[in-house]
Amino acid sequence: MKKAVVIDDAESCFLCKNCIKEWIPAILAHKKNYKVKKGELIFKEGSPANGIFFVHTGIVKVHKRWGADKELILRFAKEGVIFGHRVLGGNGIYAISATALQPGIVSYVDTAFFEATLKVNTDFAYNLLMFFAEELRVSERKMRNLAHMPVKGRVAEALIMLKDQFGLTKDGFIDIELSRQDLASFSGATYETVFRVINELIQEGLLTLSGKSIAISNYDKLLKLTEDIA
Amino acid sequence: MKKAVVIDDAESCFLCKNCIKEWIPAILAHKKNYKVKKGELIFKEGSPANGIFFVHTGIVKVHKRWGADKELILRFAKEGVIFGHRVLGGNGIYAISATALQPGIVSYVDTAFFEATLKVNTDFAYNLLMFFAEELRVSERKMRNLAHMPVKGRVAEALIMLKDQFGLTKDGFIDIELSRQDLASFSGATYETVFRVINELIQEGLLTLSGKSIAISNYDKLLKLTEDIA
DNA sequence: CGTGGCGTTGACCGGGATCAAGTAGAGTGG
DNA sequence: CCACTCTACTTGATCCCGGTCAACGCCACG
Repeated sequence: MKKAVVIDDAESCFLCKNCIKEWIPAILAHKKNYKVKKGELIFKEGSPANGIFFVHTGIVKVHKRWGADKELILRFAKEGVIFGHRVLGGNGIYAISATALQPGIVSYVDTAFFEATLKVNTDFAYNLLMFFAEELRVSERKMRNLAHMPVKGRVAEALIMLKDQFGLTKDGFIDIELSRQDLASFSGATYETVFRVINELIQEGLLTLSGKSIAISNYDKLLKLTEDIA
Repeated sequence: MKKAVVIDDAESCFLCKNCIKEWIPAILAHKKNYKVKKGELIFKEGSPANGIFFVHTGIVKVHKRWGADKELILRFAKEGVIFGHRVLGGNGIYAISATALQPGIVSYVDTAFFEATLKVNTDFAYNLLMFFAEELRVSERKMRNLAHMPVKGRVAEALIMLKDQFGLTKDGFIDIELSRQDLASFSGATYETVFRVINELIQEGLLTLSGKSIAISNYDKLLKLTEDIA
């Protein structure tokens, strides 16, 4: 791995907002920060996993490959959120990959220290548990969507999730710079299909474009696409 | 809810195998056992969630609906395993449904007590965390499969998972009684397609049938179907 | 000016969903 | 014991969504 950079974050504890203050020195002692470039692969599925990461600054995509040139983006992680956490109890091999979407800094904690912390710091373990439960709910919804929802609905839901997670710029555009390819991988569809679907949505007045930025112009209709009408 | 039944399980603690002995009386005091019939709905997505379940005996399927008559089976739970655990940190509404596949007994613990236990019983919280991490890994793999893997591979993987989870009868058949409809919902495909695929697999000598029971006659070839050949 | 990457669009096609219809039990009531 | 429903299994025919492939335009960059 590249060499660590030093940043001043004595006040910021990852994930656990109400984590015990006395822990911070220990955490800092065991935490390494790495600068990542845009598009840089942080870790790759299949490679040995010895630790857990947090996003200090920037945006990271967590994804899983299929074949040579297909992938599914599982989630995006922004400032303060953990990733690579599925190494816990695993076989020491990352089951997923992580790539930086923006230049930024990621923090690394080795598994042994992380697990030790969990066993002692109840609040942290509890918060992580809640986080995992939420992740599971999201995963399960996404599974069902991939199995049954048409692409149009999945794109709609992807955009809504991006809006919820990253918010809007002052102009009302979803505040993330995302390639069409990544949007496609996040929706679980191909580049071309997503392209066509977005055009449809613009025709129908649900979306507006400005360059590659996307704005939601009719949230209610977009939301309706994500429901099982039955 | 129906009335609770009394069963003698003073020695058995759910999930957490190495959970502290002193807790057992408290757990028993807060645990209710319910007898369920084959096919009985235990809880339904959208209904208020006040607690967490464990399978005492029997088999339970955890599933999520789409529209009126489609569903995706997320997982099966057998003896000793928790389900409904995603209520943790949720909005008090079940996001999934659970249905008994076999007559059996399920145990119920209300959320408040469960969360209190988590906060105090570190081992239990830690074990649950590991369990969640594993569930996440499985979910993520399943998501990718639904997005990219063809139905044949998904059926193959479903059968392998069933074999791993439920084992084999002395005759070498997968030891679970499962309707074709459920197998289809577990694979994320339709009844008819799964039917055809299974026939193919039999033709190719990978599977053998006996009534509704399925035996894997060529595990290696079946496993190969679940790989991304690239 | 070429050239390579990405956005854009059309044409095609195939996996799998859908529809429909026939068959085989398993009760159930007469 | 037989007719009759009901549900699950089986199979063929058809359709269409969305993946694949290919071509073209555009712009940046060497």
